[in-house]
Amino acid sequence: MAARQQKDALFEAIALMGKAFASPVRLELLDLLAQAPRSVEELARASGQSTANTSQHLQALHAAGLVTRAREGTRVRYALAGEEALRLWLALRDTSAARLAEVERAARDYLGDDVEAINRDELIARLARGDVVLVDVRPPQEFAAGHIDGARSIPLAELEQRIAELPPDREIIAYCRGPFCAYAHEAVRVLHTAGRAARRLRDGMPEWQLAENTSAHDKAA
Amino acid sequence: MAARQQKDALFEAIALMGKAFASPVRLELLDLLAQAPRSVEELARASGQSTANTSQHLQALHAAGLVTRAREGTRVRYALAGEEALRLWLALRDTSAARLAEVERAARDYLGDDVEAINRDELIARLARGDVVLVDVRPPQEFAAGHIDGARSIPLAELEQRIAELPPDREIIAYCRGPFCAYAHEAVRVLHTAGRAARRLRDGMPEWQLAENTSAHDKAA
DNA sequence: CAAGCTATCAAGCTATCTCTTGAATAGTGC
DNA sequence: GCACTATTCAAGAGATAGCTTGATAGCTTG
Repeated sequence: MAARQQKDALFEAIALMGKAFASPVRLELLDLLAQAPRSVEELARASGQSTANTSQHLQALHAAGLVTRAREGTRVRYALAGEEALRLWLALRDTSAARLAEVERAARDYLGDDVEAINRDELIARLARGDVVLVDVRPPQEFAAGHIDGARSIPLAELEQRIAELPPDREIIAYCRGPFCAYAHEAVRVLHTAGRAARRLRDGMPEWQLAENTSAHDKAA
Repeated sequence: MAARQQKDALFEAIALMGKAFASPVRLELLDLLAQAPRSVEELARASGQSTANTSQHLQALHAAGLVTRAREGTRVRYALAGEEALRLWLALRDTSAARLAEVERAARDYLGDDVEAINRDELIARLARGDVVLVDVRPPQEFAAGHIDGARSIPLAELEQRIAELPPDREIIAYCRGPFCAYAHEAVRVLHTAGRAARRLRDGMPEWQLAENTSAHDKAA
């Protein structure tokens, strides 16, 4: 009976996807793709890797079924392969943060002093009351690829110059790529320095969209 | 600014957990631990690895925060580290099955001819009507470590001898470790050969318990 | 079809991972 | 303390993964 061999083959095949999560470079690529599809070169620049190396890692992710690729003229556009891939990456990220002290520590080091956050439900309530201004501080192309309804785009790099655009009498809520992205933290610090009332949204764009899909699905069911 | 280095350190730390999922042996250990806590030796026997090698992989899983260890006299008992670890493993398994043709193929090869399955909701309804008999065909110690309410334990190896114990007028529902475990498939084949009406539950014990916890949580919220 | 750009391939060097083997350690029972 | 068992440690051989470099292939533009 070849049952043992067949079982081994099954775990071997699953491990192909598992291996995709075993490299920090690939995790960063997944994290970037969670915001917006990108070309190899853009990903290489954003992740600080050589083009060739980035290409190789992207091929590994593609073989693992986690990203899709599409030729677009002279470049190749990679994107996350569906909501499942996003869910898996976020689950790994959150579970590692919950269970590994080292992740927690590294996150604190990177994010700097903690900044007050509000959660999804509170933001929805405040938006309904017209109480707050929601600002997306990510790079413009990520905003273009998808953003929270009602947000306005002010990339972090331009925030200091453009503070005057924001109504002085309302609290400002900044959000960015996710709970482990430093942009929103930094944005709130900049706003506080300018004497504005500001907090950050705990979720980033991907978490927000997932929650949206999930609750829509719940309603349908 | 050391932001790049700090970001790298963060992804590096998350990858520590990712690496845990990169080896077929470790995945099989996780799969076994999802059923019941076990000692190193039991795990080594069940997975077909040497004790030393099993111990090393378990230490890797422990460093990744996915399993807990506890001395029990002369042996060491390893267990999955909470529901989070289980969720992550099941998510990886299911996503890989959905997105990688190779996993699907390997699963079909291992499980053999498909056998009709029923889902959670249907089983709950049928159990309420007293319409069916639910049989847990896993090894006894896994049944002891946790089973679906109302199930009776008949390990697959004993099923053929013990068919007479089962009421002849009711349909039999067999379940085992999960959708990729061959026991329930095999049990249904045995029962059919004996002329009994039988189907398998699509979920295994871990999936069932997760669903239970989730719906309990939903009610609470 | 030649030039220019993006992405991939191929080869090679290192570092890391996996499994084996044999020794060491921790706990139990006498 | 001694024998016994379960687990871990330590070292090493072989395979695999990660990154670099230089060459190659696919598109677009003139």
